[in-house]
Formats: sequence, C-alpha cells, structure tokens
Amino acid sequence: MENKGKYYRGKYYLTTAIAYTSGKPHIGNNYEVVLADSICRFKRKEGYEVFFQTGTDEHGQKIELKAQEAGITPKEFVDGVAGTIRGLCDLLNVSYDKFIRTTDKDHERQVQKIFKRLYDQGDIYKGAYEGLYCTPCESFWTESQLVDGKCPDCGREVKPAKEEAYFFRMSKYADKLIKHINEHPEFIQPVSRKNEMMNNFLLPGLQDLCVSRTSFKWGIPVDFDDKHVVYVWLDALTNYITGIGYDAEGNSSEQYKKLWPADLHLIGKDIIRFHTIYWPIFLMALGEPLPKQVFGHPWLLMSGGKMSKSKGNVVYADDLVNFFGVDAVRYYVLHEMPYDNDGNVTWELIAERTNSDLANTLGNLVNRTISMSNKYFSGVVADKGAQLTPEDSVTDEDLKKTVTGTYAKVVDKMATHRVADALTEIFGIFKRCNKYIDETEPWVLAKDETKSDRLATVLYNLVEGIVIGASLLEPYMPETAQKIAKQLNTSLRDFDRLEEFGLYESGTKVTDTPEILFARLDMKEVLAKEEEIGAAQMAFAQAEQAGEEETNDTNVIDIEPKAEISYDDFAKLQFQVGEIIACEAVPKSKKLLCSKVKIGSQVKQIVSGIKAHYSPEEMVGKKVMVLVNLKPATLAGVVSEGMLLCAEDAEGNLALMKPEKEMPAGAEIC
RNA sequence: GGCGAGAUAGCUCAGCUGGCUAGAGCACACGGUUCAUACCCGUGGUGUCGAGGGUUCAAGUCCCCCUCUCGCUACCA
Repeated sequence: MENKGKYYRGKYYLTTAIAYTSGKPHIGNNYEVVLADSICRFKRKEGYEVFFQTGTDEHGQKIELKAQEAGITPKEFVDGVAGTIRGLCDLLNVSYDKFIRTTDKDHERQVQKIFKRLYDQGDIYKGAYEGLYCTPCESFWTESQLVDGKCPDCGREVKPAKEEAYFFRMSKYADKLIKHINEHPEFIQPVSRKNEMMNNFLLPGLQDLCVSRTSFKWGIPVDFDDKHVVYVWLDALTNYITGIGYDAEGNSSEQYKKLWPADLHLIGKDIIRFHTIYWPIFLMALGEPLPKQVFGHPWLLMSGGKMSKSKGNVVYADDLVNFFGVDAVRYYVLHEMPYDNDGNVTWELIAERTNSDLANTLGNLVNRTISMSNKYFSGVVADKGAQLTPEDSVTDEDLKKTVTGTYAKVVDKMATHRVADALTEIFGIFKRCNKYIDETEPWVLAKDETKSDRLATVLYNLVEGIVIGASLLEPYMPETAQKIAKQLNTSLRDFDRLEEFGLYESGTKVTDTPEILFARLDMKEVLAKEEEIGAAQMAFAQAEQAGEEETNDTNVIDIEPKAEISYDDFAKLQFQVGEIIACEAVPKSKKLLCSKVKIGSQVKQIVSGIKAHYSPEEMVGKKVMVLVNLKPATLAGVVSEGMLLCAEDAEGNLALMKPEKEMPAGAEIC
C-alpha cells in the first residue's frame, strides 16, 4: 500500500473573498472562485485535506439603499442575491466546502463577541481622538506624524472630533505587523503589493480605524451600544474564522483548531490593504496566528470600455456557461489568469481559445485516437509488445518522457499559483500526442499486416498519454477529464501514479460512439449570440431605469449627522453668489480646477476638486454659491481663497449650487 | 505631488545576475498528410527590443535623461 493511493499531506484551508451582495456579479468576479477551485482540487489530489470556504458579504449602506429602491427588506434583498451567487458557484462546478453568509446567525453572534472582547481589552475605544484629528482634512494623525504638534497637511490645530464612534487602535500593532511582513516574504503576494502596503501605510504610521457606523442600520449591531453597527470590514473579514467555528470566548471548535491559520486567502488586488493590514492586526488583537499567505490577483476585465448594463457589455458567467459549456469557461479564465497584469475577457476571445486549444488540440486528439482504435482494432486497446525498430524506440521514449515528465512541471507551477502556466504544461502532453500520430503514421501502419502489433502499441501509447493528461487536467476541467476517462473506459489516475507510463489496462475496449468534447465554434454565431445578450441587457437596463424614475422619491441619502451648532456659529460663515469668469485645470493635479470668481467688485481665486465633473469651459459664466471667508490655503501649489459649494450623491457625483433666480455676483446668501 | 511597475513580432506576453543570427502561444501565409471536429504536423517575420545619451570587447538586459501607460497613495477649502 505504501506505494499506492493517496497519502496524507496535512490540512489546507483556502478562502476566497466573500462576494458583496449588492447585485449579480459578472465573470470578472466569479473568476476568483474558479481559480480557488482549481487550486483546491489540485491540493486534494496531492493528498491534502482541503477546506474551501467562500460566501457572501451582506451588510452595509449600499445594500440598505438597494433594498429600499426595490421596496423590500435588506434581508429579502440579500437572500435573493446570495442565492444567485451561490447558484453561479454551483454552475461553475466550484467545490466549496462551506458557503458562509455574513447574515448567518452564528457569524453575527461571533462578530458581536469579538467586538465586545476587543472593546473590553482596550483595542477598541469610544470616540476620543484628542489632538489627533484634523477636521478640515478629515484625517487622523498619529503623534509621530504631527509637525510641531499640528496637522502635517494644513498646519492647523488638530482637535477632538465630535461624532461618537468606536475606533480600533491600529498603531498599537503596527510594529509587530511590520516585523511579521519583513520576516515572512511569502505573506503578501505578489511582492509588488507588499511594497505598496509598506510605503503607503505602515512606514508613514497607521491611523486608527473607525470600526462602527451610526449612519445606517443594516449591519451587525454593537450589542452593548446598539446605536452603532459594526463596520462592514470588521464584520466581513472575520468570516474566515467564524466560518470554521472560532469563538471569541475561547470555546473554538475542533475544526477551527485544526484549520486555522488559513493557508491561503485568495483575493482581488483592490482589497489587499484590508487583508494585509487590518485583518492581521485584528487577529493579533485576538491572539490568533496570521494566515500564511494573502494572494492578491489582478482582474479579468471586459474589454470595450467600462462595462455597464446600459451599454450591454457586461459578461455574466451563466450566459457564458450556457453557450460555451462550463469547462470551456473554466479553461478560459484559468488560462488567461492574469498573474501580474489584468487580463481580458470577451466572447470572441473565449471562442478563439475554445477552438484552438479545446476543439483542435484536445478534443480532436481524443476523437481521432478513439476512431482509429475502433477502425483498426474494433476498439480494443492493447500493447502487444511489438519489436521496436531503433527509430520507433526513440520516438516512443520521447513521447513517454514528455508525458511522464509533466507532473513535476505542473506541481512546480502550482506551488506559486501559476495556474495558467500549469495548464500550458498539461496541454504540452496533448500537443506531443498529436505530433506522435504524425510521426508514427498509423494509417500507413494499417496497410501493412506485419505492422499490426506496432500499430497497436502506437494506439496504446496514445491512450495512455491521454489518460495521464486528463488526470492532470481534472482540477481545472473536472467534467471534461471524467468524460475522457469514460470514453476510454478507464478511471483517472491518482497524482502519485502520474510519472509511470503503461498503467492503462491492456485489452480495454474504448467507446465505439465517441462524443465530441468541444465543437468548433463559428465566430459569426458567437458574435450574434453576444449581440443578442447585449441587446437584452440594454432593454432590461432601460426598463429598470424607467422604474427607478417612478420611485425616485424613495431615492434618498443619509449621511452622518454632525453636532448641533448655534446661530452664532452659523453667522460666522459668509456665503455669496460668485460668477466664474475664468477657469483652468491645475497642472499638477488630477482632480483640481482653479477658478477666478467675481464676488461683488473683487475677484477671488478658488480651487475645487471637481475636474471629474465639470470641464473648465463649462464652468465659465456660472453663478454659484461660494463660502467667502474661509481661511486661504494652498492646494497643489495654488492658493485658494474660498470654496465653491456642491451637492454630492452616493456615487460621489457633484453638482454646483446655483441661485434659483437670476442674482448679481456678490449677492449675500443668508 | 509621493512611492512603485511597465513600454519587446498584428494580438497576449517570456527573456535571471549583460555574451553566439531576440523567443513562445494565438492569428496569418505556404508546404505535407488524411485517422480525426476543414483537423494535425512542418516551414515562414527586414521586429528601429518606447526616444536620446553613456558604461563595456559586448546591452532588450547596467547607468542618466526624456516621453507615454498603469498601479497604490495624497490632494477635492
């Protein structure tokens, strides 16, 4: 037995990011779970006891608003979306062991316990930023960052903030985290991300993090102060431990004790900061070990500009699977797996890959091999031990070397999560097999009675090569691998038997009705289908928008309330109508416009961060609301002597405030 | 503005500590073949290795500078 079968290599706990349930995810979001799935399936075949957790992140203001728009409760809303997301995982054949939802009762209870514990032990404290908060800059500063005891940005006094909120003492653990990151170079992958985190956050000094909200309700309440809900990231990140039975009071499950720390957190590059700074610090505060590795993968993007339903260019996994089949979609996203750079996905690109790699190289190989076996030997594949000529011997040995040497290469690629490269290695087997057919010319051998045994060996070698290739392919394309094994009337090999050639049972009869694994696709049909789906999307988006306009009055925004002020406080502010007489972009800035504003008989220069919403040309001539007596400040090297007032929506769109009737420049607003 | 990454064949990209006529896959063209899903096998690129300087016997590979793209971050009075 010792030379056969699986052997235990230890546990392997992998998590993906949990998907935010604000709407149906597109293929660029689903890509991550497929990647995770291929790694997990691979690890299982390597002999690891794998636990694969994914799920949904279901709290937050955005969801509260979406539910309100839809006229249902937040819970009803997330139940629907979470169901969709889980359905997509299943559709993509993702072999997760646990699908956690942050609305699961046991998760919610643990988050409350964790919050309480961190509060009790002093890591979380209630709203005291004395001397460390610069209100105008809306920034927190650590002692070390202050310049002469003042805000390093604007040089003004820093002072306590008035809103009540809970904060996490990040700085307390910063040094420990820096040390950990430096001593564990594999912790943040790829390494370029490590430098970003160090240079931008850790080395300048960590700010304390606000970990509660009072501006909305859809979250986990702080159980000892229920005006507050727990910050969504503290809520979401803890899923990695609550999902496997962590208990903040010391009664964690056996499963937790076995699985934690996680071996790999697989996440998108946009949330690396939360996983490599905040999450490790939360864990340190709880006294738990840190995950072994956080891998921030790049994105799979839809080309053709920013995607949106109104443009009809959103690519959804279910549309793709219905058209191409689950394994073609898996193959595409895994083969395109962006490692350092973002990758692209379009219907046309998937069709190209499917035709060249799946239909031509793989599908056709299996099909032609089975056809020949049927044609020449009634489907019976047997190695009859033919005498080999020296040339045949060389040819066969070369084939075997390629086939049996691939396993080690694949393992090597997978050790660093280079899934795309691993797939390329596996397809090297199929390419080599196709070449072998050309070298041995079975149709020529078939014409010579005396070459019958040689022909049998050739076909046996091909089948053996295909079985080994299919076995390696299983983690990435499980359905296809099984189909191949079935057509060859055998089973897929364990990973510890992939360096041996000749295990296919001689004399096995293959199927006499080979099924086409991947049909070649006609590009015209592919593009027609894509267009059809795009048109449906646009129609849907239009209908949705029309519906939204009707219920527009429910589309409101709540922001964090500020402390009450006296009339005297208000009277200190001087507002006037200003006419913009000239405007230009501030050269060294991405967001700033510099305007000359006529206010009465004087002209002020005002800098505003509205370049994304207004062009300099359209600014000119507008009469707008100006806060006039604000202390001048320098922005991007340009002096600004006031403030143009804007309204801002939830997406950050800005609209200038204009008098409702014609007013002269300088008119007081009071 | 700060920090960082990148600019190599039509497309996507490899090219480590400098060394022979700069590579792979896809696409394209031609040739071969016919078992197979018009498939497979073979052959084919005169690519200013972003621009310009420099170091060296020798630079895509090191140094300087410039241009452009991208990422993280700051600014948004």
